[in-house]
Amino acid sequence: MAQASQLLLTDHDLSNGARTILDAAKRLFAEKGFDAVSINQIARQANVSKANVFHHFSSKDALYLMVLKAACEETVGSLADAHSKGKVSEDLWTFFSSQLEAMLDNQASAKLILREIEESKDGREKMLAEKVFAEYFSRLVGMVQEGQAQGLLRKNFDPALLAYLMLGANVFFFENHKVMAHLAEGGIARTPDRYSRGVFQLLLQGALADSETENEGMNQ
Amino acid sequence: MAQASQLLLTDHDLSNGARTILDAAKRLFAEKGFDAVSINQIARQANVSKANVFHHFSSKDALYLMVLKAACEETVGSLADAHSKGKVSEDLWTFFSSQLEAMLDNQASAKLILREIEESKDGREKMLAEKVFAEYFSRLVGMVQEGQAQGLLRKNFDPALLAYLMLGANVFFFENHKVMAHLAEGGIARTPDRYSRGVFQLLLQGALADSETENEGMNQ
DNA sequence: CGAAATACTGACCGATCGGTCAGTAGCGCT
DNA sequence: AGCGCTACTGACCGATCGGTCAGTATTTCG
Repeated sequence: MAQASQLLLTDHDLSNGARTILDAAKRLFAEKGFDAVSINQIARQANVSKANVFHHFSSKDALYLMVLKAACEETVGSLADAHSKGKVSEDLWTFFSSQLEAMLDNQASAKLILREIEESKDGREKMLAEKVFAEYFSRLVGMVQEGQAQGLLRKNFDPALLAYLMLGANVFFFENHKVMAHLAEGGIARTPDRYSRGVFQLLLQGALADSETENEGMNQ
Repeated sequence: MAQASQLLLTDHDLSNGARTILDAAKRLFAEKGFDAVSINQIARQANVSKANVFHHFSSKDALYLMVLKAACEETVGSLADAHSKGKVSEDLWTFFSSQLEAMLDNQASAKLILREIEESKDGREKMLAEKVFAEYFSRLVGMVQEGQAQGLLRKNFDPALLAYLMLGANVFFFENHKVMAHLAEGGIARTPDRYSRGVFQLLLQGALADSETENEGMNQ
């Protein structure tokens, strides 16, 4: 029973001590970013000596890379199922709302990935994070395309656009709901559930009153 | 003609040397964040000595605060007009598309403000950035409300929700279009103009085919 | 048991951090 | 000229950075 369960993912082969360090590093890196966290802080938070951190991880960059890799695997692993259940509209809603839930459940992982994506430098790390992004995005695009093929959704818009908008709505909520909560008077952003429902309905139905259906504004 | 033009905003009273330093700091802080930038780097980029930086600015934090303050004033100043021109639909479109344009024109300021907003710690700095956010947001909410009052837009959704979605769409595009450009196959995110038009139309019209108008998906 | 391997530590390294200070160069004033 | 003021600099400070190393517990295995 030693090495049967995990084939090539998740919590790897690392020892208890290494896990403790990695968890502490994950918390700190997610909260403050790479440069604002020192090895000393990580060691203190994990109740080990600084030298011990370097015993388990060859460098600060290597540690950060492992943290990010774990976060990516955890995140992408959390959306394994969730497709081709029933009607497209239900699939789309399930995927959309559970994605936001997943981000809020694993805030550290989500923050790490998002932070990595919007950095300007591109190393091996960024590729990792982009993979997760691409996974979410292409799934959404596929669902929208299916919805269009089935006649549920209009065919005269780019499916990638709706996917982009849904992904963006979730990411934007995740990153800014703390701030927006005390801006939006009524409180759309108070609970993720109400937000998800509202956004989803608005995206499907549109904001326009029933009268005019075609072009509006945006002339010129 | 010495001190007539600016009453209480923009480029203050600082000397040429100070401006050079502040500009260099703005570039670096926007690109790499507070902790990843050292005073030495700023001094080098501004072609002055490190001590000179401290001659003009009392500390690294004070310099960062001035950079952020300048970015906020510049940003909020760039949206002074742009409302109550003509039809609400046009106002809304103009505001929406020009906001994205403004962010892309002043990438440094936008990055600084967004970075500050999504930080967890809340000091005086965060208040500054939130003010800018709130300004954009409340303007959008006002326009949507007017659209609803005039009967252009449906009345059965929270105006803050549409405003939230529009603001989020722009922010998300700004932060991720570099990454998404090589994900979205067709290329919605290729040019900000095409993106703006597509998003605006989709938000107004909705994604649903003409048949069913009320509730979709999201049951349970 | 003893030996090899692993987990872990305190002390230390050179480099760099934010910040200080004494002093110089230049400009406008009377 | 001499004074005052600001711009600016090189040298320096203590603290902390990422990282190393020699050595000590602790575990594992024959």
